[in-house]
Amino acid sequence: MSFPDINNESDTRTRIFLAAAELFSNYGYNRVSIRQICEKVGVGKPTLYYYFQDKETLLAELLRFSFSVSREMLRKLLEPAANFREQFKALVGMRALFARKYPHFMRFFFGMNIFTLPESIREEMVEHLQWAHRELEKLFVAAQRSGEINPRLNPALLNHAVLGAMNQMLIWNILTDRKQLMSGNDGRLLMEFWDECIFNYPH
Amino acid sequence: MSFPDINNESDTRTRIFLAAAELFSNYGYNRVSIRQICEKVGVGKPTLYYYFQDKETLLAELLRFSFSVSREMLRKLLEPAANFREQFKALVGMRALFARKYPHFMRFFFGMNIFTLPESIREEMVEHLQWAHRELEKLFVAAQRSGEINPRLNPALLNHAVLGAMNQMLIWNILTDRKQLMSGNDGRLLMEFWDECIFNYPH
Amino acid sequence: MSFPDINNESDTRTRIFLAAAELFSNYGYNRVSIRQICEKVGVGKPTLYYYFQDKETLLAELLRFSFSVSREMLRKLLEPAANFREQFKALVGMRALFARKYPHFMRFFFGMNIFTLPESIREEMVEHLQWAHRELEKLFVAAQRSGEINPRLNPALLNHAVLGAMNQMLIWNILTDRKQLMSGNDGRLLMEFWDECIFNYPH
Amino acid sequence: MSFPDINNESDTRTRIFLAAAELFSNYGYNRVSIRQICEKVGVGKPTLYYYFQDKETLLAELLRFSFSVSREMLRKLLEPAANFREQFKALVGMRALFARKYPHFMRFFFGMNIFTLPESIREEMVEHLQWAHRELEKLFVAAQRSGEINPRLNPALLNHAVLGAMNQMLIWNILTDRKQLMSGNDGRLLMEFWDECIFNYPH
DNA sequence: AATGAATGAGGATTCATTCAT
DNA sequence: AATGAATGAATCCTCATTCAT
Repeated sequence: MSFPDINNESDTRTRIFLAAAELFSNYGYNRVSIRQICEKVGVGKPTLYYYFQDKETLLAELLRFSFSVSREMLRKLLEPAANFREQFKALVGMRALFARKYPHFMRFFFGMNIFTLPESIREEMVEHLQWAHRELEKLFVAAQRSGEINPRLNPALLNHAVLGAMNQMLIWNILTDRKQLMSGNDGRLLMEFWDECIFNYPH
Repeated sequence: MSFPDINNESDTRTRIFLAAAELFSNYGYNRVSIRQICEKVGVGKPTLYYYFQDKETLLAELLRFSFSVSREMLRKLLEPAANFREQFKALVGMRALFARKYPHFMRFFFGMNIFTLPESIREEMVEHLQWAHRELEKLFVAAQRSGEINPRLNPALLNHAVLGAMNQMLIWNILTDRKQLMSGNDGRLLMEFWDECIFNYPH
Repeated sequence: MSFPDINNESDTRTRIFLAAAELFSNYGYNRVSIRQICEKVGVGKPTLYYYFQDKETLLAELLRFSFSVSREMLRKLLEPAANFREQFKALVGMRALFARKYPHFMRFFFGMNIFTLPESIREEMVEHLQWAHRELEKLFVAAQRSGEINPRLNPALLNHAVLGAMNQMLIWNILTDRKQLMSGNDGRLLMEFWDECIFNYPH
Repeated sequence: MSFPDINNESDTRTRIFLAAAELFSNYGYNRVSIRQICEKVGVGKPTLYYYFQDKETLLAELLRFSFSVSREMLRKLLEPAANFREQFKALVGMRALFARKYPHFMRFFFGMNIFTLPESIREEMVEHLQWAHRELEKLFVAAQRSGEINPRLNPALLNHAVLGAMNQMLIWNILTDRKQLMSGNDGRLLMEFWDECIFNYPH
């Protein structure tokens, strides 16, 4: 499987891919029918089946694409850096970037009911999340060792809190129908918050 | 509509209610069929329709029940108290309590794909969440005024972070198949974390 | 079976009877559900079943009631009379009277798809119609013998034409949403028409 | 929408069309289920839905087909002609022809409970009938002007009487289970009747 | 690479009807 | 005389999927 060039709209496979992403993100996997996707793309159902084994495979590839993108982005940001705070800022910013660049996938992710996913896909997702969790934790531990952030904080919890706060904001913005899932100001506020909480700590 | 006495298992209506909650939480609203619910309860489909107008109404009442419970719990904890830290601790504990007392509803909530809910139900849910958000924010602002927590933190973000961290933990525990959605230890770690971050701040 | 006193509205049985007549006439037998009837009357379904064996019986009694009324009316008008034209006029008027007095039953009759009626009921209906046809024919034959109407007309066709014209008018009025199924003027026009056609004939 | 070639029995769409016509005419729209139609044709339910949006659309197309046929027949007969009596005869004959050529549709029409039809379809039907009524009336008026038929007759009533007599005969024949809905002899009798009533009038 | 036609299984919902009370 | 609760069978319709072309 090769990830489609998401901008090559002339490719039928990609058009199906994108249409599915948008529909799934708006109505949820189960509420979207093959027919709807095909109508949106303007092809017959057998055409979809020519490119994707079945509906579940389509979903799986969609998720895998999201993972691969987010993994790629993360990998770069996780490389050892001199200034942890800048690295942290970049990490926070990355989420915002992703939300801005692939809003459908972002909504898609949050809209996705992870507990109802087919087992195999779910496992893949959990694996991806655990990998990200582990990598982030390593980063935090290093920063605590070097004294850049409060060393008394439990790293796992730090992880949850940082990601959780971001996700909560995103959900909130989606729910209250903000146009931008995460604006520049949102990112700044977030950074200020963690500056107070974990960077600027009493020794 | 009156909320069913959730413990009166002899009542057919309640049995349908509970079965639906469990099934929805495990497989998601769309993946659960009326037939499945009825089979679980051991009644015919028309019986379900005798008690609930349709599938959507059943879902709506389920959600409303959850809201009412969580609202009731929150209301008590939001009453003015002398010691903010204890109040905060209780709030954190409440979530754990809810998760322990109504695990199905907790999973149900997290499993629920809010973006695919029928508009009317979604509105109700958003309203409930916004109310909780507002009330919590008031509490934080008061605590900042009295100097109990770091006054430099943005209250809205504080809200997102506190809730987000908890939710992230819960999701993590669900995903990694922890038996307890939020154990006593989890609560303790959480409290320690916020003690460091917002209570024990440099003046 | 005794025909209900159609004006005694305090009697539950009658109320069901009338409600059914109205609903059947508006929506057709098959499109009306027992529930609808009961809701209109304000009783539970078992109550309906207390009075009527089943839906088909209810329909049968409704039709039988209509037959009995129309038979009663006809019988009086068919009695030997001195002036045939007056008798004919009265017959025409009777249809108008019936339409005015029991509009629901009139609509009910025309709305009734006779070919889809249960066999037994249909037979009863056909029998009634054939009896009326025979009786009318006798009347026409007598009038032809006495020279009151054109003796060259085929009596059976005379029958069809007289009834057909009236029915066609009624259907037309129903279709074009006239308030009165057959107004006084309609009756007058009808009479003028037959005066020209069958009474005032060239010897 | 294009009307199916009603004789091309190899076409699935047409086979569904014809089966529906026959079933509807025998049992009425509401009493016929999609399943029955499909079983008669020997296809699965989705096949029917592939060709017809839903049950109501199927009915609508059936009615539209009938209208189009009857309209086509009428149009030819309404063209200005030298001899009105021959034209009238042809009109009467047309009904008989229709009844002979499309017996199912004839029964279908009479069996159809017009008051219970979906609003949109009913409107279409009323429109068609009103058009026919208007056109016929024009014809009668012209014949009265030229003195071919009794000018003292009310044209609208003439219309009702002519159509009504025919319909009444048809219904009678259907009810009494005549094999032929309108035999050659029936037509002849009808013509003789109107000869006496409207053509051969006292000046 | 794409399609028109077809399918079996299952979806939610409503029906007429009947108990026990 | 009336009802609340329950039912089996049927309703229309949509689903994901596949064949032959």
